[in-house]
This record gives sequence, structure tokens and C-alpha cells, in this order.
Amino acid sequence: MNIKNPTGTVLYSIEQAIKEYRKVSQKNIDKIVKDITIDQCLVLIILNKDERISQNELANLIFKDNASITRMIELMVKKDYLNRTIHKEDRRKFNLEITEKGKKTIELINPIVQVNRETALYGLSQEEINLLDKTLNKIITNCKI
Amino acid sequence: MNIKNPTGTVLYSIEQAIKEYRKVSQKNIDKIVKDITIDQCLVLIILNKDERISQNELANLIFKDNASITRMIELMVKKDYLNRTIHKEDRRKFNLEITEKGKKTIELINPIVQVNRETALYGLSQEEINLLDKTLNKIITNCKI
DNA sequence: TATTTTATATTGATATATCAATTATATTTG
DNA sequence: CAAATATAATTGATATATCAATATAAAATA
Repeated sequence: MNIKNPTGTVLYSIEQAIKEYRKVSQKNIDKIVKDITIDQCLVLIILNKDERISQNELANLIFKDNASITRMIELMVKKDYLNRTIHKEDRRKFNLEITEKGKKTIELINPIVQVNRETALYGLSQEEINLLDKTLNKIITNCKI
Repeated sequence: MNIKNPTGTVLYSIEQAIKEYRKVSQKNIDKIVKDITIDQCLVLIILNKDERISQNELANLIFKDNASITRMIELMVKKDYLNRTIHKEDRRKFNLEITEKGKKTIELINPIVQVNRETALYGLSQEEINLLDKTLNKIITNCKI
């Protein structure tokens, strides 16, 4: 176990890993796009795959509260990354549409995201990654019960 | 790889694991102590081991910004978990002292923290945990470079 | 159909995260 | 020793996290 771990559990290492990853990722994004966070990037990337996704689903996908998503999207609309229009079939919902600026931004950040992931996982074998994922999912299941 | 992973990388699972762990941990703490967060608990636990620690060091240990620590401690003083006095040798620093209420709280939360960790790691072998820690530390090192 | 329940999203309050600028004190260096 | 530099912590501004309460619309049910 790591010396610099004041709790002595691997759960601390999990937190540390994700924090370091987020830090380096944000730093690399900042070099290319000035006014976007990694979570906002993730929103763009997810919407780019399927624009019909609701704010609710989006919140679940990126582990955020509905309230947080509301405010994130507000900002992203203000910064012209997204358009928001009322959903015709279900008037409680909204359509989230990626703007031209949003699309260009996705093009810019896609390679960075790739590099970030490769950087973080450098030197890990596929087997090691699979095992990591498997163990983490055990923990996720344990915590959900 | 997990179906419910929109990014397709294990880094998403890392984030998910720590979020679920924090959620269940906070829920269990709430049952016993009303007005404390898991990060504030961690502050108490760390200070309980060594009260001579500075705010700076504390921030690094729990992956927070100096500014965040300042405000967290402010609150913890207000809620009577900590006392804060000026450091005599270095007048830029402060002594952080756990109050009686803080000490009682530590007694209350210690068993919960244990249970939380056991819950999260239930069914994992020691070997599996060691490997997890090792892999995570590779990622941490990769991101720090 | 009217009422109740559920789902989607917003708002308000408060805490935390992050960055940059600032204050105060210590340490280093010329 | 004086000036420059470094360190510890705070403050301000803005974004995000979280919880509870609310508004609105849709779906279920009596």
C-alpha cells in the first residue's frame, strides 16, 4: 500500500487517480479551447452520439444532479455550445442541439480526449485494464446495494 | 467493458466507483451524525493522527485547494468541531485542534468508516485489492508526469 | 373524466471547487 | 541588513454539488 495514503485503503487511491486524471485532462483541454470544462466536453461528446437524450439521462451518465445539469446547460447555451428548444411530444422536456461552435469544438477536443486517455493508461496491458474495470465494477455494485 | 459506460474507457469506471462510494458513505454517516460531510470526517481523522499538520498539507492529503480548506475549516470551527489558534513559531500558520465534540464525533464515525470500506470492498480478495492499488498508482504516476 | 401519482426540470440556499489576486510572514540572497 | 523571493493562508468571483421545495406536464387510476 502507498505510503502517501492517509486512510490506508485503496478507495483513497481511486479518488486520487480520478483527481489526477481530471487535472491533467483539463490542463490539456485548456491549451486548445479556452472556456470549456472537461464535464462540458463530455456533455458535447455524449450529445454528439445521440441528441435525443434528456437532461435527466445526461445527469445520470455524467454522475451529476439534475440541478447541476440545468445550470451547466444554461451556461453552455450562454456560451453558444448548445441550443435548447421545447420538446414537442413531451412538454416537460427539452431538445438539446449542438451548435456550429459546439461541433467545431468537438473536432478540436476529440484528439485531446484520446491523448488524455492514452496518457493515463500508458504502459497498462489490455488485461490489466480489463481487470481494473472488473474490480471497479464489483465495488460499484457493492456500493449500490 | 460495461454497457453503461458512454466513454468506453476504464477511467469512467474509476469515476463511477468513487462517486458511488462517496454516496453510500455519506448516507451511512448521515444516519449517525447530522451535520458533517465525509470530507469533514476525513479532516477529523487525519488531524486525530497528527494535529501539527498545516492547512496546506491537509489540502494536499484530501485533494483539495487551499481555498476550499480555508472555508471547510471555517465551517468546522463554526460547528464546533475544531478550534483554531495562531501558530507561535510560524505566524503564517494556524494550530488546528479537535474539540470535545470533534473527539466524540470521531468515536461515532470510526465504526461507520470501517463499515463503509468493508461494504465497498466486499468479496474482493487481498490480491485483487493489491493489484487494484498497483494499477491505480500507475495511472496516478502517468497523470502526474 | 377528475384525481392522484409520477416524471422532468427549475429555483433557492448553502457548501465546495477553482483560479487569480492579495495579505502577512519567513526565508534567501545580494 | 535590505531587497527579493518564497510560503501560508485568505478573499473574491464564478462554477458546480447537493438538498429540499416547487412548477409543470404526463401517466395511471378510481
